Amino acid sequence: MNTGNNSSDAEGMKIPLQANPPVAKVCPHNVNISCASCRLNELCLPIALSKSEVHQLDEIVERNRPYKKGDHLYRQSDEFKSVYAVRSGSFKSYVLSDNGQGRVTGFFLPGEIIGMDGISSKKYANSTSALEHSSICEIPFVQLERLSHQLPNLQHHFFAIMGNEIAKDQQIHTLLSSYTAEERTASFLLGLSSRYARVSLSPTRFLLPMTRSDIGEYLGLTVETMSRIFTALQRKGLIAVNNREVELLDIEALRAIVTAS
Amino acid sequence: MNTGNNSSDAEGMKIPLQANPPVAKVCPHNVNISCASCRLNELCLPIALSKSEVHQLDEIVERNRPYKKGDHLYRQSDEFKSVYAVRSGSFKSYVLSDNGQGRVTGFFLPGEIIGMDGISSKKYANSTSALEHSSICEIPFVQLERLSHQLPNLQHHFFAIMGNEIAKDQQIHTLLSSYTAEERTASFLLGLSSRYARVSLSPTRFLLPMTRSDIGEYLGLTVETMSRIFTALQRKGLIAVNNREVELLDIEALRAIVTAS
DNA sequence: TGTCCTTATTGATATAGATTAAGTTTACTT
DNA sequence: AAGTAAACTTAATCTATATCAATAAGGACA
Repeated sequence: MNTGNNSSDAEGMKIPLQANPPVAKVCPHNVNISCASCRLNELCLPIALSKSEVHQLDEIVERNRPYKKGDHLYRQSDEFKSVYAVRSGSFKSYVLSDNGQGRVTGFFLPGEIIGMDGISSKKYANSTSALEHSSICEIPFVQLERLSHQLPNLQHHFFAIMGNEIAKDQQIHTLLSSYTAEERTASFLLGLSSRYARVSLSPTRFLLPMTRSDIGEYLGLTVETMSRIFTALQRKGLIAVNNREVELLDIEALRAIVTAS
Repeated sequence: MNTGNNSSDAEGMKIPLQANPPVAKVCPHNVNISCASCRLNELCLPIALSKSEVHQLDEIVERNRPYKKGDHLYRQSDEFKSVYAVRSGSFKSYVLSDNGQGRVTGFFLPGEIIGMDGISSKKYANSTSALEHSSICEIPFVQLERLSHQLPNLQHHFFAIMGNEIAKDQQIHTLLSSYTAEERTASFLLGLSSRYARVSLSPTRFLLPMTRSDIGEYLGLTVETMSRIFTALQRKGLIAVNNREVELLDIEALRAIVTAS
């Protein structure tokens, strides 16, 4: 309780109330959906599992109540217990530097897995919080390991998920160590685009769930630079931005910017 | 053939010759050492395995002939087949940007695992080459998976190794996105220091196996800046550098530089 | 509906590190 | 041992992005 000044603490007092009832936003935040019937089962953990295997996975997955904007999944140096799959909404991971200001280390969209940085040290290396009203599947890691041992497909797939995370992190390493502000931004937007495409959302029009400041921290740039680059890309006719709404007008040109470096 | 101007290509022509016979440099590069008797078995894959389990691991490990400086373990977009454990010497991973210049994505010292970035896409995402005369244990991934399925300890440990890689990559993300040149350099030296300590080498005096340029590419800085920072740290009395030889004179002060940010 | 607070934009200026340019030292090669 | 190439250092200058400063526009809440 001492760590927290987040809204979930307040919420903690009315545990059984299922929080905001007016979340009748249809299915996306629905708590009682099984892996088998989840629309993300083609990209989340169930991929490559048979029907009966998915059923076994289902049994260890905990479907918590939805998270409100700013609620924390876990905090830096909390004991590692679970990995999480985003069902709907989005999250950011960040660390706080000693001088107090945060640095965003990742964004997570539906179907993506959160928390693997805690596996080896048994403590989470960052804090992660919801960027908007979101829902999550929690997968206790001990049980995931046990089940992976029984299901070679699951073991194989989880190795692949982790390997993918490693490959992605290395791309970001390259991005941060040698790309200009404009190249980083273009690459970031294209990355979001294909991640939205994966979940059958428009790859050319989407809402940014995070602030300019979040993006800046992630890309190693200041908010002011982010803002300037966004307007510059807009002037060039490559994107249209209106507050959190982004439209990619010329994907090829954006790609050319990234490839140039 | 068009990509290559490295010594391993030349070597490729005399395949069966076992390369340099005068490698009688005693044990470190000795090819015929088992996991059970390897001095790295406390930090490499065998950790946490029982005697008989180590024996099973032994059977799938391929101990290739030593690699000469510049020889490649694999190249970017080669088919992923194995992960590699460094037995002696050191390696660097790098990607080439379209304009031709490389960007180093990692350095690997004895006991560390190379190649996990290829697991998900089935292709290596980078090239990796030896920085000096080095030896390697190759672990065919299909067999590692099969054995992990049989040995829960091994599965657990490999998850941990991958999780550790992810956590490390995120630290570098933070480093690159918000640290100054001096902070990055101090952090890099301290990192090397503790990695050498892990393999029972001096944490305060060591030889850098890589060039200034390699370090610069890794830290997102130019060679010139690297050189300047090294001399600056030396003037301040925090380190002593003589070509590739480094001595850390004031670890606490180096830590203070890193923590400041 | 208005007030407050957070987020975003834009401009002016400062600066860390890149770039350019030599020059020097180290280390291969023959 | 000499000759050449690679690696490293140092200095002068330039530039991309940070910093500082001010304003504007949303969005949450009373």
